[in-house]
Amino acid sequence: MEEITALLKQRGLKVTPQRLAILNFLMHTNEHPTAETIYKKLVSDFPTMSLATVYKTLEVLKNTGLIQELNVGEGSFRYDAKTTPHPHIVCLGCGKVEDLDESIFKDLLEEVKKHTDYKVVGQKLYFYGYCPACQKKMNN
Amino acid sequence: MEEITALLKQRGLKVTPQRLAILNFLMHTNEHPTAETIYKKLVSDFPTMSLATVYKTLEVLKNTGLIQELNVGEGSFRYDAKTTPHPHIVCLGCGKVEDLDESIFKDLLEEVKKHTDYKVVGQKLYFYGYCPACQKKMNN
DNA sequence: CCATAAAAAATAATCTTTCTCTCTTAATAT
DNA sequence: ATATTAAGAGAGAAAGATTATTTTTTATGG
Repeated sequence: MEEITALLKQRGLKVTPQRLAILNFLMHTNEHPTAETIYKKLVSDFPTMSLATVYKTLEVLKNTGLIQELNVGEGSFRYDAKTTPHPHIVCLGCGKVEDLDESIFKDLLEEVKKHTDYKVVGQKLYFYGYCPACQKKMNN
Repeated sequence: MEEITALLKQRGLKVTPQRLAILNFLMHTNEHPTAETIYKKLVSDFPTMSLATVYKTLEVLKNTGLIQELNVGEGSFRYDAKTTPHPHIVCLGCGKVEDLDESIFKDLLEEVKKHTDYKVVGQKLYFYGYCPACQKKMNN
């Protein structure tokens, strides 16, 4: 928890149990949870915490660059403590979201800049498919 | 409107004025509108139409492959009658969404397949930046 | 034309996210 | 340690987007 405290302080944010818990959870999971999921995981340890607090905390963390927001095309956002821009792959069977190696698109931004007059500053790449487990299920 | 009628009939859909209007609008715009935008454009010509009808029609059109749904990371979905998978670029200044040439990523799917056990079936690529007009605004 | 199955309209409901207001607490300097 | 104060948490309402439900209307094939 020490590093997490330091991360918050560096950005001039108050260190509160809720923030520590949310950021800690995001940094130690790779499941790209929604606000709802985070809330459900933490509410047993922090019974007074409300969903609104989760949302507000996520917004603060996002604005200071500690987390990033994903939108894979569901109704809701997902959150990721790995803030380097990297592609994601979404399982259409079970809804799981996983990271892909970012080397896949290393010169993609350059390509885009060549084809457009926009000043390009970021990208989001999502791939869709079926994970090994779901492929197996479909064959049975 | 003849081709549009044919498109609907091919898919066994009833041809109604609302469907024709919505699909026609999507096929002749490149602005990637939201359901709300579509509704506002059409409600003057179809005063009895409700937003719910727009949503239901969009769902039908999406399910039959006549349109695709985009999610560039706002609160709401956008719709596009160009159904081939192609990348989009979003202006962070004015919110405009434009198409990019799909040749940019022609071998990207192959790359992804090499790096994952997933059975990959689709992708969504979004780039973010500032359009020429917004760049100019920022320099003033 | 008519029957009927599908679609539209109207409205309510739901789900996600944001806002507002009040109370509490962390951080800092005494 | 304690007081100060400004930021954050909590609660609940509200807003915004989407979906569901029920009734009415309409398109289409016979």
